[in-house]
Amino acid sequence: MRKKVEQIIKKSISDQFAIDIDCEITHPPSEDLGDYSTNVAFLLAREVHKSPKEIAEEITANIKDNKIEWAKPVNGFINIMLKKEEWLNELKRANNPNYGDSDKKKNKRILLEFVSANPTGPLHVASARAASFGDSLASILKSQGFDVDCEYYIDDIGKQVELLGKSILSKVKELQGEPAELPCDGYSGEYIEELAKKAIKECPSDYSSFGVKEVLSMQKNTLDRFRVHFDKWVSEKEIREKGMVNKVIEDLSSVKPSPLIQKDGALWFAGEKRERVFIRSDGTPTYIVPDIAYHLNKFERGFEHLIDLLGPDHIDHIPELKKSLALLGHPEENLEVKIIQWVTLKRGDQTVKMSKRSGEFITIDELIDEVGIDAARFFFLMRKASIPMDFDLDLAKEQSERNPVFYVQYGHARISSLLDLAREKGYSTDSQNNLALLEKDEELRLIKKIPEFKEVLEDAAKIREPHLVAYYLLDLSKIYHNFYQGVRIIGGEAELVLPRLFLSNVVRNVIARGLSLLGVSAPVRM
RNA sequence: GCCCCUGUAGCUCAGUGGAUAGAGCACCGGUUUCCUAAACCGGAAGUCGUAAGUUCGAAUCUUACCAGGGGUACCA
Repeated sequence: MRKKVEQIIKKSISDQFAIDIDCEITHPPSEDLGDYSTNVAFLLAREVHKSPKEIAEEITANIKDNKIEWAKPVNGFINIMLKKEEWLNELKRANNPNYGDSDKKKNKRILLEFVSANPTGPLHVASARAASFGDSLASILKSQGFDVDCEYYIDDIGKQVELLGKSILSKVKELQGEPAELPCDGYSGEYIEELAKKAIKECPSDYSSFGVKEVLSMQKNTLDRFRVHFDKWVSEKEIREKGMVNKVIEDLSSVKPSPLIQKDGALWFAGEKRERVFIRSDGTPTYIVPDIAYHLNKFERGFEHLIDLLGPDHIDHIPELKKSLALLGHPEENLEVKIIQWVTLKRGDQTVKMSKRSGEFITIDELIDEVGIDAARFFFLMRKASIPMDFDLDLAKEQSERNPVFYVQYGHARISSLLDLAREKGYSTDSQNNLALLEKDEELRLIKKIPEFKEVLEDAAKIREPHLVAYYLLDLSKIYHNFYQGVRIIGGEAELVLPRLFLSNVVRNVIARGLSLLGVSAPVRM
């Protein structure tokens, strides 16, 4: 519907002023100002040397389109009310489980990388946020016609991995009654003991790769359970073994002028603001070099646009990563980095202390056990990525009206049960009869809210923020509950039973689709 | 010191250059012989951290400052 209004406005402007302009179509602040609103008159003012007020008046006076009920200028804004018939036609189109999906294919292959946690321990809550976010963003982008692959990068080589091996070995010795010392900054926690017990049975030749293999399979199970899907898991070790790291250094050296500098026995990269070590004096590359290699590999595999969801601890590397890729022929705008801020767990007012070293941290599995998958995912997705969030465990598991996830799910369950009852009584739930009789405020508000789902999905895909969907669903549910409370459906006015059931059915589809894009279940009964 | 994030109602947060800044919770009052009350309706609640700047227009962009959090390894 927004697109239709945009076309109408654009056409009207090109007819009157012979100008092609990008116009923004929004919803006016109050319903009685109309369905849609645009600011084009302000934007045109400079071009055509007239006041916005005059322009708005001219446009509204000459606008001609049979979809429009009226168009009015208000202080330079142009407000538009569409004909009810248009809304009803859209409502009919919305009776479709994939309503909201874009039918236009975007010819761009996107690679979305997220979580990519070290394979040295169970995934914890920060990864849960990234996992929820990435998985949902991928679904939203796909719904809008993007070709998206999700990838997980495994840091299966390096000091942390060695440390994992040593930590397991030390635990093995301890369990066998031999003198053992936990390496300093080594890993501890229950999982190390379990891995050690398993190692005793299997006698691996290499404790590090044994540990990585086991931890990775734990992480995969957790992510499966959390309904998070990856198309591919990429091993850093393999990237190194294929010589891709050396290739990066070679290629960067042949850039003129070369950004690489030999200093203090190490090889440094000269960034814009600072220098950073790429090859240590012992000859091993730092984290960032294989990361550059990995990103190049993504481009080589045919992905045109890369999105990385990173934790705030990786911010420091972004400039060098982008700069290196740019020097090697991939413009900075082809890599989009989104920071997913940390999560602080709370129980009411109390902060839950987390420390990886001591092994005291809440894992995704513990989180799922405590609050459930739906509440966990919905809570993470109610916040935009850039804000450090507090996650209140008490509220998330509270089964009450204070908990937003239940509010939306309850809406779905309520409608499902209503539709079941209607079918039992022999009513059709997708009959298009008498839709034009819907005219109460509660009904019209609902009819006009449904097409907004499309707009919300477009916007969420554009700014890469699933929280817009969560907020929309809360809004839609509220409007539905208000409608439900305000009118009697089965047993109400006879000629309105079918249209109200139809409307309810469409709302149910939209809620179910929205929840599925967030990875949250839509229960039929609660 | 430098870098990043945040600052909007009592609390948690929407608002990604537009109109009188919104919602949930909490608080106060009301609604059920009736399809799910996990619901609905009404009320009260604001120096958008501060100050300048850009703009026809700023919570939104720029700069400086204040406050809170995080980072600042030849770890990842």
